[in-house]
Amino acid sequence: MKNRLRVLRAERDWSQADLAQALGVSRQTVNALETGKYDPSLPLAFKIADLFELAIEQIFERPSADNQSASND
Amino acid sequence: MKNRLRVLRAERDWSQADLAQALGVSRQTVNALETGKYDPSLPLAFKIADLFELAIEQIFERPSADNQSASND
DNA sequence: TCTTTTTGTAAAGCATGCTTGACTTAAACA
DNA sequence: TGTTTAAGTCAAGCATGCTTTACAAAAAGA
Repeated sequence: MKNRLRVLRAERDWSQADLAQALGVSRQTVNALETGKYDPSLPLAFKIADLFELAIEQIFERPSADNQSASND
Repeated sequence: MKNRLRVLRAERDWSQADLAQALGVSRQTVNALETGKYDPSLPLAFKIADLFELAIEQIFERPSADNQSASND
């Protein structure tokens, strides 16, 4: 799932460490998010959205509709 | 983190199993989300938002700003 | 050039998200 | 009353999110 973190951060001239501190997560987490290693949890996505004063949908790109089934009893 | 899943589901007269199937997750996952056992991943939150044609912010309530620090090198 | 800052990455470990299978209880209904 | 459907929950297990510590390499600045 792609995101605009690197751009939003660059617009503010923040380092990954700066952003990490503002979000209350580690620098490695910010790096992992920017390099697409994994997606944030929903609570962290909310923090990010709040910090940049944007909707979650404006920062994170919808995943490409997966179509995976779960057997469901 | 609270959410409006149970209400949105009730408005459509769906069972937890119906919703689970529409989302491609297990019934237990839907139940856990409704009963507040945990929050969905961001990709699942997007699926939910897409299904109900609402923004994530309209379904999930912002968490109460945690203020936890991470040591950061 | 030398030094500092920033970014990327890795490994180990703990917490959370989600699965399957199974069981219980209550409500709906024949 | 007996049967079925819906909801709640538990346990074990695997996948993902995030931590700390550590190191390497690129970029920025003296």
